[in-house]
Amino acid sequence: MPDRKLLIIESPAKARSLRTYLGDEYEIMASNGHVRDLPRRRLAVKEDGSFEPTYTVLPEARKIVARLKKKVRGFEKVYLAADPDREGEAICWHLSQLLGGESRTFKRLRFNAITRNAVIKSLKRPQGIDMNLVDSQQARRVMDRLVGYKISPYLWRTLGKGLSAGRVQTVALRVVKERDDEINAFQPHDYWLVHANFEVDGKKLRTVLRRRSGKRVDTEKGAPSSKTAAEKLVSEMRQLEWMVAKVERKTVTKNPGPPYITSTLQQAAASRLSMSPSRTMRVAQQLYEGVELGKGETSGLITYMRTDSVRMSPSAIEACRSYVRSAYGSDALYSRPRRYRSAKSAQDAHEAIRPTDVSKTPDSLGKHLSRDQLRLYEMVWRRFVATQMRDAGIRKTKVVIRGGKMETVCSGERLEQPGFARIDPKQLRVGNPLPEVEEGPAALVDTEVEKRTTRPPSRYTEAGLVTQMKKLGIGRPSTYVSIIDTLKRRKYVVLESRKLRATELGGTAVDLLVELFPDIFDPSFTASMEELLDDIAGGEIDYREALERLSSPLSSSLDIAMENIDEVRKRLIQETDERCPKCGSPLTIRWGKYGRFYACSAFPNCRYTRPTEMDSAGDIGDRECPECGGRLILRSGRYGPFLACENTPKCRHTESVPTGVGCPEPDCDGELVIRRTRKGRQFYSCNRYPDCRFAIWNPPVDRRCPRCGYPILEKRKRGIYCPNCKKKIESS
DNA sequence: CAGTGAGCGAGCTTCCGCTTGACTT
Repeated sequence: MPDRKLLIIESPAKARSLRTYLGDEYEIMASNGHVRDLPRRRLAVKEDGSFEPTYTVLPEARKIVARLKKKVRGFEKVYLAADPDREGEAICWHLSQLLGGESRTFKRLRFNAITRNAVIKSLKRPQGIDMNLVDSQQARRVMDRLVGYKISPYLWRTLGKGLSAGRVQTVALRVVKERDDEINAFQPHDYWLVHANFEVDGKKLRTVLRRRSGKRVDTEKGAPSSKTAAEKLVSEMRQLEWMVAKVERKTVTKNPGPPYITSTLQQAAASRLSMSPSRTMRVAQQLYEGVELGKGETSGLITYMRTDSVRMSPSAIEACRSYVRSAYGSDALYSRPRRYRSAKSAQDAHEAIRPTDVSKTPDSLGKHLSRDQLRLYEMVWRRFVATQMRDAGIRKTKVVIRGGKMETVCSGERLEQPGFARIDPKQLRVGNPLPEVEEGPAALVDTEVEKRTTRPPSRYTEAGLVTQMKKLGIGRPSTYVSIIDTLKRRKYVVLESRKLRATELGGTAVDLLVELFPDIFDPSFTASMEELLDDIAGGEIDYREALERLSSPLSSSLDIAMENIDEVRKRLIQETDERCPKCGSPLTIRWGKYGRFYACSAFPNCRYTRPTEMDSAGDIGDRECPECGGRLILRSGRYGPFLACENTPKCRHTESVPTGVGCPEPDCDGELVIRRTRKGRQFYSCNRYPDCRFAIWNPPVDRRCPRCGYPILEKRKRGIYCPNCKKKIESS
């Protein structure tokens, strides 16, 4: 066969597409990502100031490399077509190093869309490997290795074996821990809002008192902080003559949001579909690889799901516009093609996440997709179609009613122009409408005071943490899930009701690391590293000098940390007031491989140990072991917290964590306890199971309806409602 | 809707970023 050419690309799915574009003269193979890396077992970076790395073929890539080596013999020309970014350039370089031969030449192809045109165009202008870009990847790789492999051993020597630290994971952990700290430091306070109901021209308006003598009285800070103060305002209001002073009407236009990228897809799937990021990525991968659509035809339904770019190819935009035109009419279409710009941190190797063929509507695919596939596809499809539709218009009305020096307001919203909300209504929030009123006299009908309590910020969901990581510029679309997974595996964090909480171990580790390596575990470190990497890519600084600059704060902090290691170790052993019950020496709390434990300070002469109680898992009160009369303590087990007798292992009695709420079942004197399903989801049931089978999903609230006295047990998403008479007790 | 729950005191652990493996007797 004359002059056949070999083309290597990262992903097998892309290789399949290329085969349909290019003729028989091209042999196309996939590398499956990186093929060579630093070895796992040792640093493999020279410490003589050269930062010279030593690479090995990745164990999982050995087979592929062997096949490529065999295949490449028959070819003189090899095209390397990994993604057009830093990592892709490095993959190409590693491949050329591994596959190089005397007369063999390597050409670099760059295209950032897998379309026939883009590929053929790139083949007309083959390029060389950009060594500056390769060096910038190597610097990134080596810096991550140095941070991880220099600092992790410090944790082994002070806190526990097998622990880890890293440029990304430790900052992510820091984000989680700082939120926990905020929550713990939070001091709630009560404040009261004053509502006033007016009648204007026969129409009813519910308003809130906003100002008195020009000062806001409807904010957490400005509102009265006692009921009597609020009632004083009310009695003042009763004395006044009220007028509708102002009716403001305006229309605000809303643009449709950009198409999804990895982080926003995960966030939306979490809040709309209750899908975890890892499940979202798994399902997205299935849609990307393609599903059987009958007749043996399979096709990829969405573009690549690991991307940080909101770019959409012109042809996709055009297809979308003609779809909107034919499905909804020209009126529904935005006046010109709408594009979105990516943040400058984006590496832009891939497009946004969008359907590959917009004419494949969710309805038409229903039969061929699983429930999750369909729900995710529909989300992606709607968001994409919406980008080429008209803006939505919301008519906003604000009514200001004044009396003396007081001012109350109410506002209403109405969807005037649905625009893109026709196809993706969940992007838009529209409030309730108001009756049409004009300026003129208003009659104060009645008032109410509403007690509110300030609330601490909430913990991050996994998707929320990903969003925050993206904001800080740490981690990449391909690693968001695995970073969180690492934090879980190390027991640095746990999921509680789908929210991330730092464990005692995680909190201790990150506090220590931030104290000892303040420059490294700050989001600004990654930001300045990225700048330097760009400089390497631009040829303004060389590999060695950049690494010298990046690693100098690491080595100086490391020196200081090592000098103080004895002091640090001592600090991690907590003194107690207790004496060892065996030998009378002072008792301490130390870190072991299962967390903290009580240990005698006279070790190894005295080997007394005892488990510690769990921190912060709620108040369980003083409870007695029904078998031996000992005290029950809260411990953390494989499946979460549980109660165990203090006399373990002598007494092996255990119980589920109680809630303090009695079982509502008539003639049952049981108590509701926290349990878990096989899949790990929490629920609440009677501790007399299986004698009593009462169970609910949401945390029990133990209140009675003030109207009918019926017991209310669950707080639902939309607030607390009486299950008997449906009275609203509290809004969420 | 519904597993468990002892002992920790030393022996090899760890990073981030690409990508999906599978066949041979």
